This record gives sequence, C-alpha cells and structure tokens, in this order.
Amino acid sequence: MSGLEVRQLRYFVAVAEELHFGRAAERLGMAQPPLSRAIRELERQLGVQLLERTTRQVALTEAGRVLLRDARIALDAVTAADRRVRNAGRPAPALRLAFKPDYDAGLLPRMLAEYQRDPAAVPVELLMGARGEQVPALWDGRADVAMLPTPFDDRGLDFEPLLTEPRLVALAVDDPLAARDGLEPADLAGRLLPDGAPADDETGAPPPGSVLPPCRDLAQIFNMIELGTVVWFPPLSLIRRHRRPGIAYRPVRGLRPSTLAVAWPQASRSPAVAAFVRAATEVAATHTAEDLVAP
Amino acid sequence: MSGLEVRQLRYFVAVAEELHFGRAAERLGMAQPPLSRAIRELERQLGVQLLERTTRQVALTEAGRVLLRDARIALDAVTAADRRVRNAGRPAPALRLAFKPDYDAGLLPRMLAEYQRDPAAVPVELLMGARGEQVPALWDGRADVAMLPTPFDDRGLDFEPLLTEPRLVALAVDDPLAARDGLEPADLAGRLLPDGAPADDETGAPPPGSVLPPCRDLAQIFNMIELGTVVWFPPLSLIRRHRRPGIAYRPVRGLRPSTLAVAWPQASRSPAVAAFVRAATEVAATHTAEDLVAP
DNA sequence: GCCACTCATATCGCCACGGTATCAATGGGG
DNA sequence: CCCCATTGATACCGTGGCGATATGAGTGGC
Repeated sequence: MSGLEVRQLRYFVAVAEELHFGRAAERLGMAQPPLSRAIRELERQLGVQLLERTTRQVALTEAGRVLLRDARIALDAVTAADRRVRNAGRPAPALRLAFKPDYDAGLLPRMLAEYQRDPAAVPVELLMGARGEQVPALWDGRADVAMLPTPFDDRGLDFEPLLTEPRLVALAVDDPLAARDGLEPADLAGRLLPDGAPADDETGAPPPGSVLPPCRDLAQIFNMIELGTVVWFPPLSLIRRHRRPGIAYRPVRGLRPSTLAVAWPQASRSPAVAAFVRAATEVAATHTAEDLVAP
Repeated sequence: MSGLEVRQLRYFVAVAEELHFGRAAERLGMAQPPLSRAIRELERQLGVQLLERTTRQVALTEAGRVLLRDARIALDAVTAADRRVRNAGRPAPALRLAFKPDYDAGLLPRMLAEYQRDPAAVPVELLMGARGEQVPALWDGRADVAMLPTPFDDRGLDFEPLLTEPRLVALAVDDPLAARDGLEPADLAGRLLPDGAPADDETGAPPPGSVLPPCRDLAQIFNMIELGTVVWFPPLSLIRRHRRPGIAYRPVRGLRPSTLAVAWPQASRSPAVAAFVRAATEVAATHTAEDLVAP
C-alpha cells in the first residue's frame, strides 16, 4: 500500500511553504532534525526528489509543486472529514452557514425563516467571514453551505445562483468624477481597493504600487472613500442599507453586475443543505418578483 | 489540531464496509483486538459514536455514515497525491489516459496523433478500464484525464463534451421485435443488460430479479444478444466497427443519444492535460464536420 | 442450557518518531 | 582571504504508540 500519512503531508506542506526547515519545524512545534529526517524518508518512500537543498537555500522541484497542491487538497479533505463527523455526532447537528455580512442582499433573515419552515431544517450556525473565506470554509468542513458573490473558485463545490443586481461606484461627493455622467472603468483605474473588497473586476488585479493596507471593515472602507483615497463597487442592495451623506453613487458603463449564489460541497448529500438551498432559491425568486413589481 | 490520521481512516472504512471487526482486520492484514482498540480510540478522540455494536451485530450510526463518505473522499485524495507525485517525479512524466475500449468513437488514434503535435505533449499511458472505472481512476490519481460517455459522477471533475451520436438497440436478427417498426423503450424493458454495459438509461436500474452475471466483455455481450437473452444500446460509431450477421440494429423512440466527453480533476493545472483536451476537442470537431459533409 | 461466535480487555514487546548534541557545507563580511 | 554565522544533515538515545497473543464476556442458535 501507499503508506502516505497525514503527518508526512503536514510536514511537507510546512517545509514547502516556508522553504526553510528551521522555520517549518518551529511552525510545527518540533525540532529541525526529525523534520529533515521525515522529509528525507518521504522522498525515499516516494522515490521522488521533492526539494532542492543547499545549506543556504531550499527550493521545490516540479514534483514538489505537484505534491504541495495535492497535499493541501488531501489535508483539507481529512480536516473536513474530522469537522463534519464531529458536527454530525452532536446531539443536534447544525447547518453551518458561511456568509459575508452585507453581501446577502438583505435576504438572510427571510431565508432563515423560510428554511425553518422545512421539516428537514436543523439549527443553523452562522459563520461570518471576510470575502474569500467562505470557499475554504466549505473545503475544510467548517461550513456546510455558503452564500457568496460570484465568481469564486468552485472546485469541489456545487452552487446555484440566487439573484443578480447591478453595482454602482461609490466615491466621495466632492470627487470631480461625481459630477460627471457616463463614467467609464478607465476613469477609476488606479483607485481600486487594494484587497478584500470586490476589486476583482474586469479592471483586473489591484494596483501593484498600492501601499494601502487590505481593509475588510465596511466603516473603514466608507471612510477611505470619503477621503477620496479609493473608490468601490458595492451592489445595489448594500447601498440601500448603508446610505451616507459624504458618499455618492454613480453608474459605471460596463460594470459587471453582482450575482449572489449559494454553494455547498459536491460530496454533500445532506437533506439539511438541500432544504436550505431550496429555501434560499425560493426567497430570492420571490424577492426578484417583488423588484419587478416595485423596482 | 485534528490529529486524524490516514491509518485511522483506513481502519474505519474497512470496519464500516465489512460491518465485522474480524473480517475487517483480516482485510487489513492485522489482528482484531488492535483494530477494535483503534476504532474505540477514534471515537474517543472525535467525541462521536460511529458504530452501534452488540456482540453479534455492528451497525453504522448517522455520524458513522458521514465519516464513511468523507473518509473515502479523503483517502482518495491522499492516494491521488501519492500517485500523482510519483508520476511527476519520473524522468519523463506521462499523461495517463483512462478510457473504455470501443467507447472512443474510433477517434482515439487521431486524438493521440493530434496531441503529440502539441509542444506541451508528454508520453501517454493508456489505462483501459471497464465502464465506471474511469471516474474512480481520476479520483484516486491513477489517471490524469479520461474519455468516457456522459452522464457520469463528475464530483471533483471538470469535463468537456466532445461529440454526441445516436444509439440504436442491438437485438437478435430472429427476434420478433426486429421485424417491428417504431420500437418503444417499454418494449425492451426487462431485457436490459444486468450491469456493466450502458444500462443506466431512462429505463432505470437493471431488473432486480436478473441472475445474469455482470458482463463487461464485448464478445460476450454480442453472444448474449444473439441468444436473444438481452438487448443493448450501443452508439452508432461502435456499431459501424462491430457489424455481426446475427445481430440487427433498430432505432428506438426517445432513446437518449450517447455523448462522449473528456474529463479531468478540477485540481489539475497541468499543461499536458490542457493540451490533450484541446487536441480531443479539435479532433471531435473535425470529425463532426466530416459527418455533416458525408454522413 | 450449552456452544459457537464476536467484540472487549489485559499485557507484552518492538520500533517509529521526536529530542539533544554535533558535524559539515556554504556564503557573506571584515 | 579567512572566519563566522547560518542552515541542513548525522548520530544517538528515550519514550510512547501500535500490533500481537491470550483471555474474558455477552448473545443468539440449536
């Protein structure tokens, strides 16, 4: 048999990420020599060189890169098994829902209410997280289901789009651009949020020169917008619930709308998840119909 | 940390599948007492009861079923990491292609030739397997890419449809149905192949009463058809290459056509896989165009 | 009611894994 | 140019985890 063990994978991932046996050992809470030996033994047992070592430098080989990717996936799967069975073993297993505050289009309360009407409903645990934390939470079993804006890395996940709404640009009221009509994406280039917020637009990655700290707090973002430092592209539902005097909202030509989706692990066969997806779809459909009547 | 180990997962899966500590221990090549102790220790460490034991019976709890599913996935991921890194570490890593003979629409040679023209091409290893073995081979890292008919369990996989072709029913020439026109699926119920062959049609699962052995050999299938025992629904391309005097082919109303697809793990970022997918798509498109000109 | 079956407990022995001490190689700085 | 700091490798030792054997205990069938 293969004989590959979780401990070996953890060790390798630590070394591959640190590219330094000493620091990796520290991170693992162990001494450096047994770590060196474990990696060497791993290479021997696989018959593959994973690392190029000199006494001053450690680098990954091609095979090492392959193992790093696959080991992370495998470790996530093992961790997920652990977390899910712990949850399933509780007297009242919960549905653990990962979401990002203010990105639920204000529908979360209604969805939860609708969900509880389902006979397959179980208690819900809410997992608030920053943008980009929902998907890893599904991968490693912290969450059973997530609500998040598309697009996202859906490897190993199934998902269902719920609703699509336009986005506007948020900028300071005294910003010269606020007076203009028909803003173009190019007008706003170089002023995107550095990270965290929905900056992965068609305009691409955040500006490399930016020294602004990644900011995940809504109040901070608004402050920075008021200062004219950055602009931001919130969806309509978020704007409706967070009006501020110092901030103006303007349409931008060709700005991709925001689509909210519900996602869950493909492996999931849980009736509780299915019920939540049904409830979420239901509420979103109703909400869309309302919007059509009274926009 | 979690501390869950591969050994524990293997032990649990063995017990959960056998529902018998003695047989599971035998399958694992070990004695029964340490296995009992290991499972008990696993339950203690998770704080979850996985099995209901009496001295005469072992049964899975709900949490046990959850762990069985997730443990299989995790073990596949670990095994895949092992196999993939071993392949990646070879002097000339191969592209391992899983397929089922006669279900390549006769395009495999052209696809391989087209693939070899790509600068990203590497040596190809062919993994012939019975129906249903391609997907597990992708899951546990035996294969990098697969050609197989849809639908299939695509959890964790990406895929691309290549071409769609009609299927006919194959039956004995002296079968009364062979004289009829406009066959319906209902006419053929109860005579489907028990397993292995493409029996997962809209007509559903194989008949439960059937005592016929699962048969995966083409010659055997043809023999059984000639005997009038069963009928079968091969795609057109297979028929063209396997004409036999004793067998007649007739259209069936509403019979779902067969779609050939190429599939690969979502985790894959290998240029070799991408190149093969491109080559396969290319050849399939060309072939379809030829068919349009000279059908 | 006895026996066979099956899972649990007790005890022993080994080796795998981690720790400490030390070596060896390499690159940078005085 | 040589010395020293840095960093991975080697040597050796002790412990604890894991598996084997022997045995016990509970249960269903005949």
